[in-house]
Amino acid sequence: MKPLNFHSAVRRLKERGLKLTPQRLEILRIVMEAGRPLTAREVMEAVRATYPHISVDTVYRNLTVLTQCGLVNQVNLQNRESTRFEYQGEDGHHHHFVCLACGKSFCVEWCPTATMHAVPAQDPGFRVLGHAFEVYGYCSQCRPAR
Amino acid sequence: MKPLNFHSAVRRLKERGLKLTPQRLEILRIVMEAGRPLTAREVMEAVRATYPHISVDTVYRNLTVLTQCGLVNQVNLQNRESTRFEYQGEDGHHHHFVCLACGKSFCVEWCPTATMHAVPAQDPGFRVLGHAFEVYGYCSQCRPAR
DNA sequence: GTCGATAATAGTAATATTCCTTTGTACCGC
DNA sequence: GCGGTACAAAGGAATATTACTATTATCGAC
Repeated sequence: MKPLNFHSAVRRLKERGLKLTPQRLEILRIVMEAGRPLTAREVMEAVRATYPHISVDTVYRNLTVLTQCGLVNQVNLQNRESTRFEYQGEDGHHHHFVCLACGKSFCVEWCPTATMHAVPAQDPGFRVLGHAFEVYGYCSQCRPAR
Repeated sequence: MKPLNFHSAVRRLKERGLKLTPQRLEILRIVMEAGRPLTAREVMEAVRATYPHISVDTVYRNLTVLTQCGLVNQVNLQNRESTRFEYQGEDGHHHHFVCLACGKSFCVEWCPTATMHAVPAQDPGFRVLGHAFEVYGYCSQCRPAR
């Protein structure tokens, strides 16, 4: 399962004229296999197992590059925690309920797929790659607080 | 128009037991009247006109507090730019098309309001305050690039 | 396989954001 | 109005993120 997705992800990188450096591929692999949103620090520590001298900028830059390819999503938790990066795959889905108090998140079952095919009126040529849908509020444990 | 919204926003702060400090109210006012997403730096520079000695942490902390009240939304641009903060008002809507290449954004006409009333299966007590819906891709100008 | 063009990396400097501690102040009760 | 209490602010230290530059490596053409 993993190799298949990895292959198509790499193809997408090539299609955009991006070079397939070993560091970049390792970062991609780590995010893909994590199965949960990782902080940049977590990614870096994981990469250092293989590339001890990788620079922080390389990690951040590649996470940005992968984001711009639609392979990775930058999760918006609406709090002061570090940004987290999550693999998106081909479909590019990402939906959550996020508690504004404790930061816990749950999956959103329903998905507004219809708009995937929509385009902004201001730019009919806009090419949709993916989308994010997040609902904010308070989970039952945090309801009475603040 | 502004005073009305401002009043209800302040009421929401009081309801949560938050103190109405002049710095906090000034930050709220600035974000409300901006009419566009501001960076923390922009907010701070604007506040300094009135409170020259305000600390950066105060600005960030209050933007987080306002976010946790559902009054402000932290815009997720999926790039390396600084996070931006935008007034959300009572309805808490926020929808955009975002170009992954140049960062330009357009409004999404359609809105998945239906899910506003949904709850996560894992936590039926979740209380929804607002939501964000963003579609990522490439605008017509950036299509051939990369 | 070698070469050249071009992009990516490492390392470091600069900036942005968060954390922490002390001091100040809003707000509740009297 | 006058404390007392708990939250908030300022200031500075620590961390996270981005910018920049010289060097290295990918990749396509031969």
